Amino acid sequence: MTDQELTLLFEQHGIRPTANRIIVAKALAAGHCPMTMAELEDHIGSIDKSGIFRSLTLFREHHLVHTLEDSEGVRYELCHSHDHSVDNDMHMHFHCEQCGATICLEDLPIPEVALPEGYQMQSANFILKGICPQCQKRQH
Amino acid sequence: MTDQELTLLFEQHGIRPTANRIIVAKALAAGHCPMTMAELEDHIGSIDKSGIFRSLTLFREHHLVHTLEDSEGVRYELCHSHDHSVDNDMHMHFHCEQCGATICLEDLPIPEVALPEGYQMQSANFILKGICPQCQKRQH
DNA sequence: GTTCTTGCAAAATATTTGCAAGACG
DNA sequence: CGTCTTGCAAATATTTTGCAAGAAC
Repeated sequence: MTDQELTLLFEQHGIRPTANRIIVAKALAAGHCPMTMAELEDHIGSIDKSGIFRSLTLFREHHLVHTLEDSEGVRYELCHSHDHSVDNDMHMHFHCEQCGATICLEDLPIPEVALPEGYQMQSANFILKGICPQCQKRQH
Repeated sequence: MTDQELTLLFEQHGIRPTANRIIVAKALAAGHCPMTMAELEDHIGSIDKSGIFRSLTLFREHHLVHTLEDSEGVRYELCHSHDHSVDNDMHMHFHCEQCGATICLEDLPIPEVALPEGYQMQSANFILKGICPQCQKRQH
C-alpha cells in the first residue's frame, strides 16, 4: 500500500495520518496476516512499543483494524470491509501450534451461523489450529 | 460431576487424582463454559494460582482440557471428546464484548471446512463476538 | 525414604499509562 | 500559542518458575 492510499484510508476513518501511524499501518498491510504487538515491533524497529500500541488502539477505535486472539496473544488485522463502521472479518484463519504463525485463509469464507435469539453478532473469529504446511515438511 | 466420575476421568487420562486437581476440574465442569485463570481463582478461592496453573497445564498435556483464547486471555475447557488423545471441541462459542463472558453454543456444531492441501487441523476455535442477550436487555 | 504435589514468593512477560519534550496547525 | 503526538520510563497485570515443606506411595 502506498502512502497515498493509506492517507486516504485514514481520512475515511477519521484518523490523522502521522508518520508513525503510516508506518504501523504499512507494516500491518505488508504482513498480509493478523500480527501481534511483538511482531510489529520486530518488523518496524524504529517506533517504541507504546507508540505502536497507541496507533493500534486508535485504529481499532476507528474500525481501521480489528483484533483476534490466539495463543500468541492479541493480533491486529486491517479491516477489509468497505463499511467503515464495522469490523467484519469474513475469512478463516489457521494458527500453527508449531511455529506460532497465524495465516489468513482468504479463500475460506466464514459460514453462515444461525445464532440463537437475543445474540447480536459484531464480528467472528474463526481460527483453526493445527500444523501448517511448512512445519509439516520440516518434520521429515 | 461427582468425585468418582472425575477420578475415573483422571484415570482414563493418566492423571493422579489429587485433592487440588479434583477441585480445579470440578470448578471447570461447574462453569459449563471455558474459564480463565482469573475466573477459576475466584470460584475456587482456596488454591493458589500457581497450583491452578499447574493443574491446568497438566490437564492440557493429558488432553483433559483444551484451550481457546478471547480478549480476556486464555480459557480452559474440559474436552468432551471420548477420544482421549484428541482435543476436538466441536461447538461454537459466543464472546460478549460488553461483559466479557464466553458462552458455549452447544447446539451450534462447527461447520465442515475444506482446508487447503498441506494443513493438518488439530482443533477449531470458532468464536463469535458481539453482545449477549443479558447485556442487550441491560441497555434498555 | 523417594518421588510427587503444593504454597509462597519472586522472576519473567506483556500490557498500559504518566509525563515532559517535540511536532503541527 | 495551544493541541496533538511521541519516546522513555515506570506502573500494572499476567504468566511462569524456584524452592522448601508436606503428602503420597
